[in-house]
Amino acid sequence: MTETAVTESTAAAGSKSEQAYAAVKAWIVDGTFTPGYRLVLAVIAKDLGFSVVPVREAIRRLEAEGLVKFERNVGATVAGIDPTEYLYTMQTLSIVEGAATALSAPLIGGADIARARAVNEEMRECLQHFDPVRFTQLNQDFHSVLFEHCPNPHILDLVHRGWNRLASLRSSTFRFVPGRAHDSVDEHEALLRLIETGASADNIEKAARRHRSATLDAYLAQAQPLP
Amino acid sequence: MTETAVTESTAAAGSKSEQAYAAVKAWIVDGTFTPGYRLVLAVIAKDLGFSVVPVREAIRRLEAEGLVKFERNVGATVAGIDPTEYLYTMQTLSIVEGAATALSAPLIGGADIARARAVNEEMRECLQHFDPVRFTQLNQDFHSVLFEHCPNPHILDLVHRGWNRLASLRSSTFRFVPGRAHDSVDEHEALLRLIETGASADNIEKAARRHRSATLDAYLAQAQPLP
DNA sequence: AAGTACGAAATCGTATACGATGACTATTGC
DNA sequence: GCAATAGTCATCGTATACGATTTCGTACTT
Repeated sequence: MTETAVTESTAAAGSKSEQAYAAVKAWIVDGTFTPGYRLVLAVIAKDLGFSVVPVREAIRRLEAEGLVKFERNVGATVAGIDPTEYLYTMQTLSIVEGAATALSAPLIGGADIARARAVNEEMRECLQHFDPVRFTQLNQDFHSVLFEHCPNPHILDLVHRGWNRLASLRSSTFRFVPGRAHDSVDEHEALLRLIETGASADNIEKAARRHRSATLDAYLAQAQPLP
Repeated sequence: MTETAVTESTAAAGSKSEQAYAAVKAWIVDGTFTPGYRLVLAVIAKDLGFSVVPVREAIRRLEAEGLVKFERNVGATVAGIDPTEYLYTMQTLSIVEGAATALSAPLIGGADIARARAVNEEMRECLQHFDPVRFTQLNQDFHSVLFEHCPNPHILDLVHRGWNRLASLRSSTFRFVPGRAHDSVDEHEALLRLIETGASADNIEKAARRHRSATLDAYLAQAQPLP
């Protein structure tokens, strides 16, 4: 799994507007365009070899997803995340990830567990030789394994949307709260145990929620300003 | 509160593309355009007095919200809800409404409770002289009262999105499962009691979830095909 | 020197035009 | 009579063009 935007259900890369959407989204999510970057329609259109109309459509779609801030007659910029927005997003993610995990749990087999555990162990290694970027990527991989059997695509979409929204805070776990990453790995293992042992959906959901909430709480506890 | 689309956070009715978005959305939500209705860009553009470009942008946004089905080089139609889609939407709503209720509960005051209770009593009257349309509207009003203090606008948006998505199934409660509406009113009262008495967030969330799930379950139990 | 007014440049917003694609229909061959 | 095919029509997709709005720099005034 490469470091690209999480694929949504809406595939169909045929039209130029869709290509532009995918391209700009990828640039935002992978960090090529950082928050505050000005997205001038004409420039992007020229870069992509398209005209402005499909590019504009793409940007507006990204605005609806919260990845872009659009001001009438002024222009578009890559959206940042202020503390309030961060709180909203994390809270929402906590809820939808909890639900996604609980719904997926009964469908997760032994092979999936093994795969997730392998990813998690690699995350533990990343803690040794301090590799935040890879850690973050593996973290997403871990949860992707859990969610890939999620029977409700709407909920899965909401999870992906949240992840993309947080993409501008790459390796935030490390940057904001030093000890948090270690706890995170342990929580992953605990979550796998719950799923393995066939714990109740309610317990699994609560554990998954807490896993996300804990990161938010750790941030709120030290009230460190976000970049 | 009139029977219009639930207002989203994205106001700004300035540009024609936004006007077109609001107009078509309203037509879909209030039932002027029923599922399957063909949305020909040129026709809508002419009706609104705009050109096709802003209309196209509006339609694409509605597609992203699931209200419109768009086929490349073919055209757009108002999206229907098949049983699978219904299940996904109701399941997701159950989760986000549960969360929204739990988050809102501590902020709901006595005046809000009284207002909600009045609405609920009026719903009960609607059951007497069989007024499904008004019943559905009041049902939305009831939940709007509960949610108006929701501290997380993202979650509130998801709730509104779900409601709009279900708009094509006007008065579905009556149509699908006769007894369901009575239960619904009772569940509302029970929910108000829980909030009044300061029940735990977990209990309130569970009750709110069940309230939505029950409608889904009732439908699934009789497996009546959706229109 | 600071503030204001004016004008130019940048950028967006949308109308129009035309090419591309798929759907529909009539015709032809069997 | 039916099926395949060609041609026409409807509709979308996007390029281009131009008007509208905002921003920024500059000159002027007090």
